Amino acid sequence: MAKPNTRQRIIESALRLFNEKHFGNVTTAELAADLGIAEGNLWYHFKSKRALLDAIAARYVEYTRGRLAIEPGAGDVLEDYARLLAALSEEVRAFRFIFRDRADFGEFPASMAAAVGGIYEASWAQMGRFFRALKAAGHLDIPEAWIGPLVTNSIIVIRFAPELFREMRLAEEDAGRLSDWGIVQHLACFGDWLRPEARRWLIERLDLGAAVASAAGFAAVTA
Amino acid sequence: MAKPNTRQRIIESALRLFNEKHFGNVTTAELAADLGIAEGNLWYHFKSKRALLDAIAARYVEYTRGRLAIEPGAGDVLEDYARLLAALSEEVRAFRFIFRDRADFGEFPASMAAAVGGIYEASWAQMGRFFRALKAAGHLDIPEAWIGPLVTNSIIVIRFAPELFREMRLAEEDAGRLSDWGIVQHLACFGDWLRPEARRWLIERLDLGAAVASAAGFAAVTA
DNA sequence: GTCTATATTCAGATAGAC
DNA sequence: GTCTATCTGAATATAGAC
Repeated sequence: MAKPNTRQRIIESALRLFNEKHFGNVTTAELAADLGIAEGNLWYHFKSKRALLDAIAARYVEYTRGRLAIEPGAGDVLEDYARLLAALSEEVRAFRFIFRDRADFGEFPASMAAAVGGIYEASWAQMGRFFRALKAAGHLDIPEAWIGPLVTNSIIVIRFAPELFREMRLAEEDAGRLSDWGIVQHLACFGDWLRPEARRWLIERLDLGAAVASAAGFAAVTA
Repeated sequence: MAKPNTRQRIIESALRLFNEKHFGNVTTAELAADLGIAEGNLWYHFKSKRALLDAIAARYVEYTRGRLAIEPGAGDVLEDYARLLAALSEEVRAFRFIFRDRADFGEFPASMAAAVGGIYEASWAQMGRFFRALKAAGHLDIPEAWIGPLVTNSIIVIRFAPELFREMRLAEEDAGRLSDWGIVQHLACFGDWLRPEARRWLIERLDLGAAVASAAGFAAVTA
């Protein structure tokens, strides 16, 4: 990109600031200052703060399309699942404010709201397929009836564990590690149903050692 | 209360509106209109919106004191646990915005921030004691090493499940049922470690039938 | 203790020059 | 495409009468 492409820079800067400080606590003046541009320039690229939010949400929808395309394939299912978990961790990290500040900024435009609603359903179905594939491959000894509730809990934990962790520590943690912690915690949803070797393999493959160490009581399980 | 006690009425009305619409989206004008009093009267009772927030947070701290006093006693441990879960459901329902809008309103005053931090630790320890008591009574067949991770997941699910549920349904659900759904979902954290009779007993004791029916795939487990 | 009227502040947005 | 200058509206808060 030889051209500075201010529009993209605005989106990236806004995304970072919204994640750091809450959507409602980032003023357009602050955003312009962060970018080193005039506030008026912001309104040339986005006709309102809301339009900027919608552009970010569109980027989120696009990111999830890639994540939702990850499926258990013919090869190593555990490797496929690791790729899904890595994508989910990144998704929660990069778009944290979208999950967190939803009650603040109200509804997305109709078209996007439908997409977001569809993402929940698709994510739920995707994880169910992975659980069944892991079961078929002998990594996860889960009764069929439990798959649904476990999928729900996994999604809740991956998405919201970072918020609890941040509050418990009071001080601000490294944002990247927060989403990893959600991935580690979600492994606890399975209990002993997930084979210890599979659990250890995922932790090593995803480089979750630091997150495991900070997860209350988790080290004992993985030892 | 023969006296109308406007101060208490303000707290109650604000708590309800904050829970419904997000702290930052409730104006003092709206709050005054909801109460049928003049906006100026608000400032007589609370010198700032922030002071009102602090008063509500103090009430939350007080509520948790009662909930944290619930312990597994000499009698039926399952009944004690049911009481704890009922108190947690009510806590999440009544003070929902405190959990949800935390990133918006920033830090509480130092004294209260310390209390809130202590509440997490105390809640975590409390639930651990309950899990061990349930195990001792033969209701929960959980390995000791898993208790820590399972406590963490239970707290995450009870607190945040309502937010996911609301988003998945898009339309606004009955707020009371949302927190019940978190209680139902947390039962899935245990998998088969919690004896089916104990699970069924808790569901019946806490009148969670409706929440079970709406929890994806949960009915199959409890059948 | 409650009201009405008014002040302050500032975020979000516009207009128009360059 | 970017800037400076300015406007608007709304939300929080104050002053002082009743």
